[in-house]
Parts: sequence; structure tokens; C-alpha cells
Amino acid sequence: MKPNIKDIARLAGVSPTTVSRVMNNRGYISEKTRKKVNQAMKELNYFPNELARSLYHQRTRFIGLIFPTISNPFFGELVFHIENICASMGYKVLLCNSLDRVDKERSYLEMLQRNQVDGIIVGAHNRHISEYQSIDLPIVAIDRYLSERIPVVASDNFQGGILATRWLIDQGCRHIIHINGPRKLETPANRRRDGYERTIEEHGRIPLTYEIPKSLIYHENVKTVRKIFAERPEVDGIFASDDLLAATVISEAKKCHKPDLKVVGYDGTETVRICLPQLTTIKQPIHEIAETAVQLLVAQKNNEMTDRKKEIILPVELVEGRVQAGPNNIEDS
Amino acid sequence: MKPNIKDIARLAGVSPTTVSRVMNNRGYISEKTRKKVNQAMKELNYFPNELARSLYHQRTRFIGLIFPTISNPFFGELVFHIENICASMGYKVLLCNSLDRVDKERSYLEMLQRNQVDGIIVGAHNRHISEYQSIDLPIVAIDRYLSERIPVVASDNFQGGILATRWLIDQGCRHIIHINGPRKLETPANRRRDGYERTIEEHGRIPLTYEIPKSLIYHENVKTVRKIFAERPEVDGIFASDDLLAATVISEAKKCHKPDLKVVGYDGTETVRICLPQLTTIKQPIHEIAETAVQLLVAQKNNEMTDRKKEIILPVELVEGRVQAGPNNIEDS
DNA sequence: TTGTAGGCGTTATCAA
DNA sequence: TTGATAACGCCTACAA
Repeated sequence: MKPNIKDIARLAGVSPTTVSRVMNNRGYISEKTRKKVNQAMKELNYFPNELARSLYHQRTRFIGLIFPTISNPFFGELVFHIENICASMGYKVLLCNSLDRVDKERSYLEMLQRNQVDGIIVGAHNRHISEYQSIDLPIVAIDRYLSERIPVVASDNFQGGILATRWLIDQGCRHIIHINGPRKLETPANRRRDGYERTIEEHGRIPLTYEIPKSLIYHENVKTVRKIFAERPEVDGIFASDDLLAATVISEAKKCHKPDLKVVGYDGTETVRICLPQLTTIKQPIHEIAETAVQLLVAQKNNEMTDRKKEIILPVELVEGRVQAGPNNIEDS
Repeated sequence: MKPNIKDIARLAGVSPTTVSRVMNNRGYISEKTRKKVNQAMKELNYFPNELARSLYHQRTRFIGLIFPTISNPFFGELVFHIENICASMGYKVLLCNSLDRVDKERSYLEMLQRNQVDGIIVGAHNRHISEYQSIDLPIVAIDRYLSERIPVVASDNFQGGILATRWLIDQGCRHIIHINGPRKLETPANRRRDGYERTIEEHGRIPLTYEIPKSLIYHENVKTVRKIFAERPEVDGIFASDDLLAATVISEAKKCHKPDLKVVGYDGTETVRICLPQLTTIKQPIHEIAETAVQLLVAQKNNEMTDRKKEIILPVELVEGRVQAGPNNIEDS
């Protein structure tokens, strides 16, 4: 079996207390004993049991992360950064992919509480999860409203919608359509739609938004895009609410011989930039979002949340697709 | 503070033992007490402390995952599936992004041991980490050789290399180049190169492999691709060792007016399929890899590893890029 | 400078 | 059917 503090104590010929002191650098220890103890720890390949420590200190340094799916590159990169930042601060990360399913989100939430996490960062949310209101733990939401007292970090979705729409207008598009998730979900991401609709209206046109039933199922996207092309053959500009959707629009456009269609996405992940550099998109400050979320979480732990804002909005940026040489590009024909 | 088992016992007017029995359905309990206890648990919004449980049972149901970075869609999707499978079996996942850095991998390894994980799945490996040999824990490696006794799950890299190369030959390519990571890393992924070189030689040609210094840095890829185009202007086929690299090749090819260059990638993630459906690639069975890895881990825990193979190789599949309509595609001009 | 004892929250054994 | 007790591994008062 794994050695414990007593085994070390026995081998070093001291008491467990002394071993503990050596490990934690507390109080006075003679050089001699320190060496003996360290020696014994090496010899037995000893690792202190964090569980026992956590139990005593009532503090685990675990952070729970609940996101729909890290398969999506936006969440993948976001979680990547969050984990990195947490690790640099001595926190460990418990990963949960909720798949946007209420039952999974619920059971993860319970699991995290049972495991005494110090805090939770949530990027997923099914309505009807009232549990969030009764959780007595630091929580930060990313791009979701969970409850009154839970702070939110989000990119400037409204501004993103404006930038995207303006760009399409500047490109000379006359019939601009927006595709997004269901309206009823009151997420900040819906403000992308508001930005689009406002901008379209400011130009004296009529906005038109298509809603996708379930964004996690890829084929739903394809179906929606085809429907749009069928119902609105005049469309010459599309603002898609995320890059994968935009990618789908682009490949469907190729299939349907619509080389003049302009597309703008949302997210601006590295992965998509590499795979689809010609895509114009609204780039979220993924690293800053991660950093802000972790900071807010730590601030809550330390009760430093006195006069802080409950919603932090970070600026976005329109990144133009790289126009590529040759006759091979949807953007430049 | 959070209520504990004693609080429940007090409120229900029973002993902690009884509460424990109710929670775990052990021994005989009268319906009356069961109800009282359940009532008390609801009232205090009680969650049993898994830490204490784990301490007692010497079993945490934590699984540690060490991967270079879940930003990469291959690892992202792999970790996604692993987490899913683990969750369905009641395991929780501690996520570690090692960034291919020795120091990070080392400290994660220590962290996981301190936190008493029940097992580790490793998809990262820097040489010179001897620790793997001394860890007394179930470990499974994905596409890496860590030590003699650590089982490996991998896709059929050799076959993948053959399929990719053959396809390029079938497309009529005369000058086929392979791009891969450093040779000295003795990973199964290097067998992709073996498959390529063998196939090229079988066709009486001379293989040519370019090595990339660090694959995590995107710009390194661009540099290597440009170097290839400069040094080997005659190249008309490239087998890239992963899809992001292949994507880079494609966009650089567009920039350099090489519409006839054929490219094959490796991985076949959903994300890349969506963003770059025209890319031909060797598709790894990501879900099966995840499933096999978890199974092997559990088998080790239960000492069922008697006559099992130490290396499990799963079949790959060549997925042809979807030729798209219009003059917009590198594959069909 | 070092050791003893009690407790962190839970469970299993044994006794009642 | 229920309860007291010791144990899981560690840490911190308090004592020596």
C-alpha cells in the first residue's frame, strides 16, 4: 500500500507531527531531522494525501467547470485557458461536459458539491435549473445568466452583432440574414441578434433571423442553412452566431453555387482561424474571458466582491478573413 | 457552514450511523426513520462529503487526464469522449494540459498522485520522465510509449500512412512529401512516417520527410510549409501528420498559387470536417480510442490485465474530401 | 526542538 | 432495528 505520514515518521525515527512540520515548513526543525525526514520520504516515494489535507482545511483547491462540450473549439480553447490559469494558481480542474442536457447539468452540479469544490465556472445553462440559486459556493457564469447573485463574464455580444452587420453592409450586401439559437434562452449571446437587428433597422431594412433548434447537433445546422437558401435565394450576406455555423454556411454556399455570399462568424478561435482563414469573424477575447472568470471566482472566495460589477463585458474585434490568391476562394470571386 | 452527517442525525433524532445507513441503503432501517432522515437531508440541503468517503474507502473515483492541450481539436474531442465515458461510469475527471512541457507534466503527475486519483490516462509525453516507471497506479497511454508495463492505445498509424500515401499516388502525384514531428520521439505516431516511406519506396521513389520542431506553435508550421515550397517547388502531394498542419498547407498553397497540390491530413475530427470538408484525411476512431483507454484503465484496477495485449491498435479510415461545386476548391480545379 | 491528542466527515464492525 | 467506536491520513493546539 501507499505509505502514509506514520510510515515516514517510523522510518525517520520521529513523530508524525515532525514529518508534517517538515513538509509544511512550520515551526523549528533541526537540520538533522529535516534531512532524515526528507530522506525517508524519498525512500518510500511518499506523496502526502491531499484528501486528508483538504478534509482538515475544509478547502480542496478544486474548481468545477461545466460547459456544453469541449469538442466545440470555442469551449475547448476557453477551458484550456481556464485550466492553465487555475494550474498556475494552484487550483485543480474538474471537467464536466453537460451536453446541454438538464439531467447532466444537475448531476454534475451535485457531484461538484459533494466533492467540495472551492468554486464553479459555468458556461452551460439549461433553463429550469433552480439549483443555482441555492448553491452556497463561489460561482461565475460565462455568457449565461444563472441567477441574480451570480456574476457574468461575456464578450460584447451587442457590439459584435453591430460590427458583423456593418461589415456585411460595407461589403455591399443587400439581403443580410442572421442565424442564431432560440430566442427564448435569455443569454447574453442573444445580444448578438439585437446588434444585428438594430443595425439593419438603422439602415432602413428589415432584419430576418433564423433560429436553430439545437446547436450541438451538426446536422441541424446544415438543415437550417439549406432551408434559408431555399426560402431566401436572394440572400447575399449571413451573420452566423458562431464560426462552425459560418463554416457550414460557407460549404453549403459552395455546394449551391453561391460564390458571392458573404459570411461573418463569431468566436474567432485559433482552430477555425487555421482551418478557415478566409472567414471573417467576430473574435472573442478568449484568454481575457478565462482570466476574468477565474479572478472573479477567487474574489468571491475572498469576499472581495463588495462593489464589483455583476456583469463584466469584454471587447470584441472584427477579424477580416484573409483574402487568398487564386480562384479558389469564396471571398474573392 | 455546510451541514454534516451529525447535523442531519441531530435534526432527525438518530445517530450518524443511521444516517449513513439511509444514505447507502445498508442494513435494516425502519420506514419511519428513513423518512425522518431523508426529510432532514432535504431540509438542510445536505450533500455527503465525498472527500471523507474517499478517505475511508481509499478510492476517489478520480481519473487524471494529461494531454498536451485540449485546444487541439483532436485532443479536445478525445478528452470530451473520455470524460463522457468516465461520467457514465461514475468517474470524475481531473484535466491537465501539459503543453508538452516536461516541468508541467512532472508536476501534474505529482499532483494527481497527491490527490489519490484511481488512474491516469496520458496522451502527452516528454522523454526523460522516468517517474512513469515508479508510479504504482493504473495508467493507460494514448499514442505514446511511456514504459514497459504501461499499455498503449493507438490508431493504426502505419496503415494510416500507407492509405494516405496510396491515395496521393492514386491522384497522380509524382512528388509526395511528408511532414511530421521529430523522429527521435519514439511515439506510435512515427509509424505514420514509416507507412509513408514504405509505400513511396514500394513505388520505386524516394521518400522525403520534413520534421517540424514544435507542433504546438502554429507559426512553426507555416514556416516549415513555406520552406518546403521554396526548396521543393515540384511538390504536388503532401501527407501532413495532422489536420491542422494540412490546413496550413492548404492555405499556404492558395497563397502560393499551387491549386494542383493534393493534401492528406490525419485525425479527422468533427471540427475540421466542418471547417474544411474538402480535406482528405485519415480518420482516427476517436470514440473507440477513448472507450478502449477507459476500459483498459478499469481492467487494471480490477487486476484483469492478465493476458491482455499491451498495445491495442484500432483501425483507421481514409475519408475523401468532399469535392465541392464551383471554382472555389483546391481539390477540383 | 519535538511529541501527544483531538478533530476534519464518513463508514464498517461490533454490540445492544 | 439502532448506536458507540475506531479508523481513513493529515494538521494544529497544547505540552513537554
